[in-house]
Amino acid sequence: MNETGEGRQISSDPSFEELAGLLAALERTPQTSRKVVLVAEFLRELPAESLLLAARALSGLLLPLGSSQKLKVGWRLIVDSLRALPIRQEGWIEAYRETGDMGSTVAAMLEEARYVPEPPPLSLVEVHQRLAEVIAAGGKDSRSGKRILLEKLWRRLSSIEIKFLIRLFSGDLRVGLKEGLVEAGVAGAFEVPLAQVRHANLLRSDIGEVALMAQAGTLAEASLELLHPCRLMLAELVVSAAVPFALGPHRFLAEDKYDGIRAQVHRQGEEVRVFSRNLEEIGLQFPEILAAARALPGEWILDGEIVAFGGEIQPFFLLQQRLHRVNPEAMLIEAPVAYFAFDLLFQDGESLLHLPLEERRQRLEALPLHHPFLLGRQVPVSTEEETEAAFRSARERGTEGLVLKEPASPYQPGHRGKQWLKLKKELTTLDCLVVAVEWGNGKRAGLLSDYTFAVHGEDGGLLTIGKAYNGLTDRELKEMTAWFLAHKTRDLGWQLEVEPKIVVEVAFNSIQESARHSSGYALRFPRIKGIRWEKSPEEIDSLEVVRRIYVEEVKSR
DNA sequence: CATAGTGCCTG
DNA sequence: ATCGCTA
DNA sequence: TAGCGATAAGGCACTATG
Repeated sequence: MNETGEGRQISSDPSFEELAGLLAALERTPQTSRKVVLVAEFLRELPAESLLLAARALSGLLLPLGSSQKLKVGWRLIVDSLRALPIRQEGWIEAYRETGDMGSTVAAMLEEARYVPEPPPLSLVEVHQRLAEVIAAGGKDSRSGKRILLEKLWRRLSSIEIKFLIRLFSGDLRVGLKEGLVEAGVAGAFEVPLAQVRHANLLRSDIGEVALMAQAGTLAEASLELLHPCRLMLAELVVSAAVPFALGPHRFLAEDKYDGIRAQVHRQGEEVRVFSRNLEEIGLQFPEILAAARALPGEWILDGEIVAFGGEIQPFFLLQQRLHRVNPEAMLIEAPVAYFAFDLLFQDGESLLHLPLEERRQRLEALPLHHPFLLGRQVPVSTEEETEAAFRSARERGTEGLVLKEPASPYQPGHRGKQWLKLKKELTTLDCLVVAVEWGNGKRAGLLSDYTFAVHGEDGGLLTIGKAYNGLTDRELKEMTAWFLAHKTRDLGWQLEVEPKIVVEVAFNSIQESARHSSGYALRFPRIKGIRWEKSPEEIDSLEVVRRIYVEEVKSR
């Protein structure tokens, strides 16, 4: 490789082994600055097609972000196809539990068997072509079709290549580098400003394409384009209405925070596209939005939220029934939706991103929106008291709370910062008992990191109500792991049943009915606020409390 | 016909 | 969403 | 302290499979 950067030499397509070697080096290197240099050196010498694929792969992507193509290979198919290799067939689960990573586990077993792949090595481009075949294998017998293709592919790859390809399948490279540092690598490789790379990527949303633009010297041409998704601007969480005014008086625009699916709607003539937060195209799920967008005049990009709505705002779980349907028309009546527009990013050939929010809002309000397109609610607030009043009325409308926005702020795609502040409902909490725990993955290998918890039933028995994996620090997890191991009542391999002694305070967003847990309810987004050492198992909350919260939840809608 | 596997959405 | 590491 | 990476559940719909 070219350490000095003296002249740019484009070499031939790299082998997949070279990419795997880079990933291994990245995994060993903790310094982000060093990682960026390694990536830059690698990318600098690649021909176009390999550059496109490598930039995506280093970001953990086998396909561009939001691609409608899907690999449809999960861990079952990976494991089944790997069993065709001449390696140990038993003890996989135990080995996996130690590393917490399927890629490392398989690589270790291959090395143990002194596995040698069939030559010659595959290039990155060739591996990608083979994955295209896996994607294309659909319809009847797709499972065995995909399995056979994978078996053939594995036989051509070395242990280190297999290790990282497995990780790419899961979308998680776990080498301490994601898209953000790949952007820096692209900037370093082609000696262009990082800000320019970042800007281009926020607008284009494909790091592979952006790397090609950097190589070709056309980054400056990147712009917001109709029918092409750009990243969404995000809000920072504030814990109370006092925080935004802590430094003195200030004026914000307070918008309702809708509980639905964030969506960017593009209209160019008859062509309408709707993109989700992850840039997936979701328009087909919402034909009434497509039709209504077509009926509106002009060319534009809206930012807003799709919400279950039948005259008033409905809870999120109604919306869930609209998703992933082959025949979305069937649900138009049962689960109607509205689109609350709160921003206008592009209008009639002109990007509005740089305009202050107030001006974008004026233009948005001038659009002749009509149902299911509605204008997101916005009121100005200047004090903590006004904000609290606005918050209460937002909650009464069935929203999650408010987003406070800086009136003069431009729209910064992909940015989460102080220009937008979200203020949400103080969460209810329940005291529950931990009844089972599970082993963690990845860097949580060897830690019991996932707790199943229960409340008291009417007869005094324990009824599970949810599972949570966050809220404790690594240190607490470690201490609790030792405790649970010493107090397990049954070992189910991946899961341990434990003595019901540990009381945890669990925060959650809402309760819904569920067949998954024995209580008949499930908490939405549960997280552990802390361990209640001072509480005894008898003091936990009961099913009756859960029911009361549930009824209030439903009544308030 | 039941269910395992998969992907996608939210926080 | 949260925690923890790096700069 | 900002930025970034790593972790990971529950619910739903749908398809392939035994």
